[in-house]
Amino acid sequence: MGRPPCCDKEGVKKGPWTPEEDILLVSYIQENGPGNWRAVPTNTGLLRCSKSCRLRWTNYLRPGIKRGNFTEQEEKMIIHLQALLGNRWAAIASYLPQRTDNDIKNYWNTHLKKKLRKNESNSHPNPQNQRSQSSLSSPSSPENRNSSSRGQWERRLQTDIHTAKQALTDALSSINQKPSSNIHDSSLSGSNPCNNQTQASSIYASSTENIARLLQGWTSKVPKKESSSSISTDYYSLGSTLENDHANSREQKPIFNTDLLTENNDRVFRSLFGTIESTESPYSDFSQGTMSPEASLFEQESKPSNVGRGTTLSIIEKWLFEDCSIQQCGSNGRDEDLTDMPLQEHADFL
DNA sequence: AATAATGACAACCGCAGCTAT
DNA sequence: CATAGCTGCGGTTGTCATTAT
Repeated sequence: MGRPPCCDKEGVKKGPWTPEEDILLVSYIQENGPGNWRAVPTNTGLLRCSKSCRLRWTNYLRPGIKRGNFTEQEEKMIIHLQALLGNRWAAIASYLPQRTDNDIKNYWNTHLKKKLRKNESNSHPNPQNQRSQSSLSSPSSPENRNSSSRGQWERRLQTDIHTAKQALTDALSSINQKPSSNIHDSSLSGSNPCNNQTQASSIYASSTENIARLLQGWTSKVPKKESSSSISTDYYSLGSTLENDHANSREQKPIFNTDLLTENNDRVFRSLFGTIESTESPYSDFSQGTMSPEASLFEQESKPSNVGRGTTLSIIEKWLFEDCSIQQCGSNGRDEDLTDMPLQEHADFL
């Protein structure tokens, strides 16, 4: 026998989440921590399946998510990681800690794919350069492997990997140089990071974004080491300094601006948490420097894949630098022969 | 002004691997 | 060990907003 069934298919609600549902979910996770999704619909009264709850949390409500406005650096990383890893969006997302796999996937499908195709067609107007199509889908896909000889494919893969590593090196060094670059700037700034694109987004969208901000307020409550000038607005920081810094580097002020809430949300919030005064949030204890177990749970879970945390970036950096040094000392200069550099073309136009 | 086409993104579906029973 | 549910992932669809006609 297996486990009991996850959720009834009957009476399960579908479609967009309402602010009320978001708040129910958030408040439940705040109390119980993420995980055990099977129990969530039952315990919250949400008429959603566990899968939907998990998805809503990981793609939208989870703290530390940055939305919209992909930076050039992020674009480059996505392009090269896609070339390196194929359509493994979760793996790619693990290198962009503020982005969800869904977000990256959408961005790839709606922006980057077109951009690359356009670029390809500009630089290779003749129809025999059909490889651009296949390289856009996945360089490691079986059909690509079949379409060229094994030797050619392996050579290209080597090249692609090398180029991707180079791009990652560039990206990482640039991140290290500019720790407060625009990758980090929007989450707590109070401005809508999606403003350019979604100026006309619905009240609902902005409310849920506010919920995410609220969560950020709940979970970013670590005592300030110094009344720091630098507002590190990032939930995570990239690079090797993350482990030491990220607990101290976050803006502390809890965001409980009830003006941001719709009247409806406000009502639900008040029913859930009582009256919210501007100077005193129901979670004001957090801001006094004591992180609740739930908050640390958020911290641990907020990026589910452990691949994506700073430690891994350090590993990657190590990997990159080791590889670079090998190539520098190295011997055969094998790359010189590899003139077929599709990835470089992709990077150049950015 | 009305309608169609397109874009952007949230959410769903189905599959595969893992794991509890 | 076998079975069936849980979870995560990638592909796809649905919906709403914007732009073009």
